[in-house]
Amino acid sequence: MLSKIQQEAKEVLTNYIEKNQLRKTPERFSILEMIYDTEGHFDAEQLYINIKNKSINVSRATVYNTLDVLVACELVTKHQFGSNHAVYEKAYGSRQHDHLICMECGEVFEFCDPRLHQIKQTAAELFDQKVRNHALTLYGNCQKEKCPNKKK
Amino acid sequence: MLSKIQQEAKEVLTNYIEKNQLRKTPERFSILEMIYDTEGHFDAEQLYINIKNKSINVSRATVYNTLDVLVACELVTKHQFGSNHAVYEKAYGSRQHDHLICMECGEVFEFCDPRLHQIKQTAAELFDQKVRNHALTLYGNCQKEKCPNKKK
DNA sequence: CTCGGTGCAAAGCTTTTGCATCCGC
DNA sequence: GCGGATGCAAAAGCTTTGCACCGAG
Repeated sequence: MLSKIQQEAKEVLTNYIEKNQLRKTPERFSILEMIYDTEGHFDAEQLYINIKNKSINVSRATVYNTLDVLVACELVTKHQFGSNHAVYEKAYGSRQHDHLICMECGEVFEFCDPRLHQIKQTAAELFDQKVRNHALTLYGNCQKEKCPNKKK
Repeated sequence: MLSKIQQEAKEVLTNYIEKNQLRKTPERFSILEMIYDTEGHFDAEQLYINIKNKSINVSRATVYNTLDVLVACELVTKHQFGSNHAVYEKAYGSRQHDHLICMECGEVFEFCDPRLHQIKQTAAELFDQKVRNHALTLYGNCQKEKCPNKKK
């Protein structure tokens, strides 16, 4: 059974599809459901594998296409943490947040700072732009004996 | 003839090479010089082409390898604006800054906001990490008839 | 019935890798 | 000379594309 968040996400997608005259294909809703069953970050390939494992027949092309749609309707956020490897996460029902990545072990921390909103406003005024979105990632190193899973 | 900035950048690289027991290969210095002759952002392929055009024989592998070295010694900054396409820019002698990208025309604005430093400090304390670096990119749309070179 | 969306596989693009050679130290 | 660095080309990895087919509206 679907959670409240999942149902609401489904509505958002439905509205977006109707407003933009796209088609309500079962694949799009299967993928959305799969994403909202996933905690934390994931990449396109993992999503593809997870869906295949549920014996749902989708192609990589459809996964990528659908991810674009979901990013466009703001149900999913796309991050470019490393090179050449986009990671995604569900956006609806989650607080907007940014990331701090430990370069020692790769652990990802999430945080939220209201001052960022002020920065966005200031920049928007300065360049006469409407700022729709942002990506802030901090790169750090642990201080102590934490970071149990050091990379190499 | 070399500018003051170029000479200082060269010294930074020399120091880094000596400290880390790397080798002072002519390729590394050619690439550094090429980068410091370049204004604004560039990608690995463009850099490779520019160097080839000066009839200096380097391979892509060396370009990528050297970019890594230059990023490590903080002479060059690497950005992941879009998917699958890293762009770089020289870092030495330039003010630390962040970017606002217009999604209409792709134009890149640069700005600097001291409040970001406070955000970094707060996050560092919160997760007991030492924050070495950050990447902040805002995504916007123009408001008016600016943005002459709209994409499509 | 139309044509947007899909599946599949192949192509595309940036980046990395293997290996023989080269040259800084 | 030793071993890191390079050049070349091939391989890898993520993402996109071409094409025929399917199915939502």
